[in-house]
Amino acid sequence: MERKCSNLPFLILMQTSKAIHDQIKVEIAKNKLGITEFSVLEVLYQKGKQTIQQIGTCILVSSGSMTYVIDKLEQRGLLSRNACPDDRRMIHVILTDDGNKLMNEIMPKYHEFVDNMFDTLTSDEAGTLVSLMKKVRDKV
Amino acid sequence: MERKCSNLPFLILMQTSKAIHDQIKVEIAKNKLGITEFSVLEVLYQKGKQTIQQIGTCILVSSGSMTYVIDKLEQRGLLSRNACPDDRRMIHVILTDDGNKLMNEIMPKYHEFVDNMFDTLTSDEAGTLVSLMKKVRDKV
DNA sequence: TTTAAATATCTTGAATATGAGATAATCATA
DNA sequence: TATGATTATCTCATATTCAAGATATTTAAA
Repeated sequence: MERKCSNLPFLILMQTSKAIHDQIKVEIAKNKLGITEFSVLEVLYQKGKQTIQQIGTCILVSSGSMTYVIDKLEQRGLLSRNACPDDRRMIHVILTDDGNKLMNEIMPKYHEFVDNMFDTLTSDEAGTLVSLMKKVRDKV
Repeated sequence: MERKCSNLPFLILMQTSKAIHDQIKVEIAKNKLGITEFSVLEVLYQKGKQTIQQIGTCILVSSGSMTYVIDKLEQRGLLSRNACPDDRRMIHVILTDDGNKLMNEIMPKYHEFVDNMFDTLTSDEAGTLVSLMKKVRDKV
């Protein structure tokens, strides 16, 4: 993931994102969830009923991985698959009561955790960081 | 990896790093290498002889993964394991002539590729981006 | 209607990553 | 010199991810 490299912005960007990713992984693991699993639950929690396709597009995960992760979350009783009557190719996914309950517990702590990671920046600095990264992101 | 989130710096940072990571993955795959494989070769190319431990620490990969990736690169004849006479727990790894030749071809193109991703930023902007990200990285 | 193309999901196999535990060597110190 | 702790590597089981192909459905066109 990380490499020594003559390009400093590149190096620091990759180091920073990995550090953040690793921290979040640890935080989320406390709830016996992987990051992808948590991402699926988060989308459903925020948006309600979604197709597998929609979730996968949203969190940038392939259909093969989606099947795998939805399977596991369904087995744990955190979400359920529901056939869509309009278009039987699609499957709607929704949180179960257990899933909702779990997310109600997790999300406040999670948001606080993420905010804490960036609270070393002033509001101005955060804005600058965002605009500079967007320039890079949109070019790549 | 990516999630909708109320924290904008977090969201953009993770999106940007993933976009870059994906691009590099594609670029490196042209040489029939994974990112971890490439990272190992890069460390050896820059630093010469290294122990497996040193390489793993440098590229932030576990010992289990190191054994696997060194195995594959050794099978392809790009590097070789050499027992260390001073401390027989350690194994020195060096690039073979084939490995060196390959890296001589790859590295100039790779550096150009990385530089291109960031050349939308002025020198000042790059400096600002680096210092802001360092603040976040060092806090996390 | 029939066919072809596009779409949505699932299945399978390969690549990659980790952690736990095994093995073996070295180091520290009593 | 013992012996206990640490270190380096490897092995093994498990987990995650993706790509390619299979299946089934819908849509569009002939």
